[in-house]
Amino acid sequence: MSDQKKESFVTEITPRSEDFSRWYLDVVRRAELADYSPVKGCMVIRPYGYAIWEHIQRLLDARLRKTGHVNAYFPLFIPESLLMREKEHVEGFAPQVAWVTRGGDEELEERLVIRPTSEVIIGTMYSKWVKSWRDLPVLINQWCNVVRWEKVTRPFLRTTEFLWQEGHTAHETDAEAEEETLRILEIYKSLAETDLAMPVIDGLKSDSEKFAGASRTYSIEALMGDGRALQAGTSHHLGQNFAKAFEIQFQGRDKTLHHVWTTSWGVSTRLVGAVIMTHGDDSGLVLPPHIAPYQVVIVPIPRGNWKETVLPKAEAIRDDLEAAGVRVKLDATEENSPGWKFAEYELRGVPLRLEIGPKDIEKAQVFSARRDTREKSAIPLAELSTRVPALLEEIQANLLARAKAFRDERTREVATWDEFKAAMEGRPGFVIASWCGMAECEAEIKAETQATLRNIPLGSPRQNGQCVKCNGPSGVKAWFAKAY
RNA sequence: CGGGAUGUAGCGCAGUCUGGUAGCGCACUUGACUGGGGGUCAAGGGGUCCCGGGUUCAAAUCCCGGCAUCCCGACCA
Repeated sequence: MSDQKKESFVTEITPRSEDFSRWYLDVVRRAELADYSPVKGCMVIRPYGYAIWEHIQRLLDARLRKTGHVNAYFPLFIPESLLMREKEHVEGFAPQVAWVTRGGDEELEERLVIRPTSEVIIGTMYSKWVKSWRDLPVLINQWCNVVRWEKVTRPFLRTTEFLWQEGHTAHETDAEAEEETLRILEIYKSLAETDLAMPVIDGLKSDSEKFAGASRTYSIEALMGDGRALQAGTSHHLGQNFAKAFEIQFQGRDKTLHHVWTTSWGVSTRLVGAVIMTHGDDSGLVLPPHIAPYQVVIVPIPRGNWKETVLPKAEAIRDDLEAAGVRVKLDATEENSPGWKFAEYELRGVPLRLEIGPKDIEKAQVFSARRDTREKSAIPLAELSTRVPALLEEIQANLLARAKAFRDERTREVATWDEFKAAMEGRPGFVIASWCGMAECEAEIKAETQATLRNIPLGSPRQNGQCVKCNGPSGVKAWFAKAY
C-alpha cells in the first residue's frame, strides 16, 4: 500500500478525538445511515440506518405490547383551533409548527398544523371514546412522523421531520397515571441499557425543562462520547390539563363525572444518533448486537478454487447461524479484497466478523474478530452455533459496561459553586450538585456555565443540603451537564 | 435567531486574489493478474463550477440578491 493510499484511507473519517462533530457526520454518511435531502433540515434515512431503527422499534414495541399497550394511527394534520385549546402547550409548540394554509387551489377556512406531537388530536378523540370508568385505562401508542420547524439541525439528533413513537394514555386516577408514567420510563431505561447498551439516568425534569402542558416530565439522560448529555426519552404525566382542555370526562364508580388523568411519552430516531455517539470509535460505527442489521459478517478468503471449497463452507456456516437465530451477512463479492471488506464492515459497526479460508477449513475452524475489542480468535466449526450467540451477548454486555465505566469516570459530585464551575470546564460529563429547586438558580447556572439541569434521578434520597448556587436549603441533588 | 466559515464529479480538495477551453486524489466502468488488514497494471466514463440577476467580447473567478451545509452561541426529542 502506497503512502498516498494510506493517506486517503485515514482521511475518510475524521478521527473522533480530533473533531467529534465532524466524526459524527462522517460516520453517518460513510456508514450509509442517512443522507441530506433537498429539503432544509430533513434527512433521508438510508436502508442501513433504517434497519437499526426497525430493530429499535421491534424491541420497544414488544415491551409496550407486553404491558398492555396497543398501536393506532391518528391524522398528520391538526386544525389550528385544537392546538390553541391548552395554553401552555400552544405557547411551547406554536413557534415551531409548520402550517398548511392552502389545499389545491383554495385557501383553507381554517389553517392546519402538521403535528409536532399529537396530544391535542388524540385528546379530542379520547373525549368521544371515554364515557365510563369501564373505558379506562386507554393505552394507545402510535408510530409516526412529526414536524418541528427547527433552526439548527443535525442528522438523527435534531431534524425538522423525525420518526418516533408517542404513547398517549388516560386513567381513572392521578396515582394510576403516575404509575404509568414511571412504568414507561422504566421501559425506556430497559430498552436503552439492555438493547442499545447505553446507560441512562432516569429522573425528574425541573419545571423549566418539562414538556409544554405537562404536570411532570421524567427523562432518561445518556452521556455521549464527547462528554455532552443527550435526552434520550421522555415520559410526561399530564395531570388533568389536557383532560380539562379537551373535556375528557367519565362517569366514575361514584356515579359522578370526573376528568381523566393522562400521560404521554416518546422516543425518536434520535436514539440512532445516541448509539453512534455512545459506542463509535475512530474506525467508525460500533453497533450493539441487539440492534445491528447484521450481527455477523462472513468474509470468505478467495484463494485457488475457493468457489468450490471455501464458498460452500461459508454458505453452510451462514445457514447454521441463521438457524441459530443470528442475523448474518455473507459477503462473497469478488470486487474487493478481504482487507477492504474488513475495514468496510468495521466502519459499519458489524459486531462480529468471521473469516474463512483454506487454512481454516484444514483446521475445521473459522477466524473471528470482535468489533468492540478487536480481539481475534479461532472458533472450531463444531462450536459455532453455540459460541457465536454467546459471543454476541458478551459483546452486548461489554459495550454497556464500557459505556457505563466511561460515564462514571466523567461524573463528579461537587459541593461549592467554585467546584461546580471548575468541573464544568470543557465538556466533562455529568456534575452532581445540590439544588434548591428555584428556577432562578437553574437559569444562572446555565448562563454562567452552559450546563443545564438534566434531571433529578429517581430514588434520590432527600437531604438537608445547601444549593450549589445560592447556598439556600436544598432537598435534592440534581445532575447537570452540557447537553445536545 | 445572532457571530463565523464553506459551497467546483459520489467523497476530499486545487483553481477565485490577478476573468481567457474544468483540474487532482480516492471512488466508479472494462480487462488482466491478484486476494488472511482498504492490491497492481492498462484503458475509460462522469461537471447546470449551489441558484437567480448584473458587469464584460469573455465569469467557477468581479458585483448584487437568495438558498443550503458546517462551526460557535440563544431555543427544542
